[in-house]
Amino acid sequence: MNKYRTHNCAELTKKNKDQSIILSGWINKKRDHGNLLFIDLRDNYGLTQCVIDKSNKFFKDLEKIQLESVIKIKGTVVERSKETINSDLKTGEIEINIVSFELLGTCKELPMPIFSDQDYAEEIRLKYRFLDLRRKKIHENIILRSNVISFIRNKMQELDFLEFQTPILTSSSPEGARDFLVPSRLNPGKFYALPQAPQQFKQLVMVSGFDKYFQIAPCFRDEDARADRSPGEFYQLDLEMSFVEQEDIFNVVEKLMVSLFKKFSSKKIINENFPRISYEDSMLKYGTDKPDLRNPLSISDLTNIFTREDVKFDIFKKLVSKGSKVRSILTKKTKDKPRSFFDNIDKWAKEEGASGLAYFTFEKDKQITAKGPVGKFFSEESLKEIMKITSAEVGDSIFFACGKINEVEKISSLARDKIAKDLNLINENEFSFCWIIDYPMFEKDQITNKIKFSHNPFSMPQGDIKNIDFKNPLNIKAYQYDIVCNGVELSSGAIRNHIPELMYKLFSVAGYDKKEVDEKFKGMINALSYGAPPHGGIAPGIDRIVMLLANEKNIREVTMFPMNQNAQDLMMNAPSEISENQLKELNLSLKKKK
RNA sequence: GGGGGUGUAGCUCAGUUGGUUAGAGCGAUCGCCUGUCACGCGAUAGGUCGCGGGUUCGAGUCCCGUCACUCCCGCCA
Repeated sequence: MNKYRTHNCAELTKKNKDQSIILSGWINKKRDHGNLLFIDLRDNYGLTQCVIDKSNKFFKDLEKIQLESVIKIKGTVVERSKETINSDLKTGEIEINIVSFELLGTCKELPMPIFSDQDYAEEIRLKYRFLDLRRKKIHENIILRSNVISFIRNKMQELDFLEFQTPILTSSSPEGARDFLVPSRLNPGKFYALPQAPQQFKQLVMVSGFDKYFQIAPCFRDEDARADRSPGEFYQLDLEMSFVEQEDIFNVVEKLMVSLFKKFSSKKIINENFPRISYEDSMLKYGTDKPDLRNPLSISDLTNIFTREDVKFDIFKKLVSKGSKVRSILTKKTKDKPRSFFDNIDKWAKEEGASGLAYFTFEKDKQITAKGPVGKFFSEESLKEIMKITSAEVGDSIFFACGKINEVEKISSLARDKIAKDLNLINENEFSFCWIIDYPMFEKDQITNKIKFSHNPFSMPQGDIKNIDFKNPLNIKAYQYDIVCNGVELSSGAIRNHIPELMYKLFSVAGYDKKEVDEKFKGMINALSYGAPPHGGIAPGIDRIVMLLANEKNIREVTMFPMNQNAQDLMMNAPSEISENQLKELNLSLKKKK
């Protein structure tokens, strides 16, 4: 017991009847009846109703105190009469008869209401984040986040993982995202970089013989924000294991995710053994490598249909003859949907920057026909072929898009989500996890046409190491995998390449010579040549996991002190200008603004 | 870097075809009210309609520019 409180605002019940107690907290709400005043006192734990009437000398003072002021109340616990019990409150069976009070912290007029479910402007919320965080919903989200992190820590320790910290000031790496840079005072003209992830360090931890590592790791990437992507910084459950194959990583992560999601959500997990989908299949069937498997719709390739003589849809035929692809989405039993349903989706696609979506519905009178604006261009034979490819039946409809492969993948993926949403096909009470596997090691840069790493340059290529087909690098697959839940990419990982000679070869395919690799990845390559164990790992994103568990669409709702979209902290005023002196010490000068 | 949305009182929002003095709810201040739990009732204060320019007899409303916030594309191995 201390001078501020004997109990918190959630723990008093009728068992405490007649006790003298002290509570401290914020004034959540006042209900002033003139000669009788109710005060809802709030702290982290809950609410307790306190009462005072005009016979008490403190009445007048208490009546005037601003909401959200912090006060200490001395009083007695009183059982409420039956008709005044509030069953919504944990403490609803009792109230506090106020004997005296003390003002601990005054409060100015509030820039926004605390006790309200109303949404208000992000700018104000971020500027007054300390007030925003008092609100129930976000307060609970942040507590959830804390509990999730504790749970993960315990679980990882149970599984014999060791938690280590790795440096925050490290070196810039040429691959991947833009680095945040920190000038070095002691080394003029040189810069540290904040880690985009502790990738190289965790591999070094394995080379150092620690076997299993994890860290709730801050990661820094200087890229533009999205609703599910904080600008600047975010957290990963970074983990790495020695002497493992892909399956070993999958086992650990599946166990962790299933126990975590079961513990913190009542939603159903569809497959506790997460299905594995190859990158190639995922791109074809879902148009993306982060499919929402709650969505039953799937995409088919109809490109060949548009090479047939008996299909007269010339716009698509012309595009196909020039190398474009046609992808379709089938919707079941939609023949009675109004014209507006189809046209809205076409209109939506145009707004998304596509050339629109063609559609028709399969009908049968004497023969199979296609009903819809472009239906007349298809012969019965071609329609039968389409039905075979897409497993369509009479009464189903089909949407299709034509374009360059990556364009058509993108729009069909978006359309798959959009149509499912319009048809209400997604069960919001499920979690559907999957692994995306067999990522290609390399890809062609769209602009420069050069071969580059498609994901992590340190991933192990698949197949017999002695017989890797370096002449056709685009065919090389990697032991590289992503975990996806409800269309949200939670993490990516890989079995690492621990063989320096192989590393040099792969880097040379991406246009780095030996000298360059030695320069840029000195620590890494050097370490791998002193007896490195085969190893691999993964790094699930903490923020996104909490988003899924809290059922939030925006990452700021699960981040205590987030920055806005322009990577500014409106509360702390970061980034800010620095003094001439600081610049001088760092050996920096700023370009003059034009 | 590009596209969309939003911007009116401290907060959330309404504001018709361009037309008199720009409204409501919450909050604030003052008054009344002894059983509320979104307490109730009455009154008062509170506005550079984001900012700048233009069209017009007249602009919150129309046009051009610009800024801020947000969503998306690019980007994020």
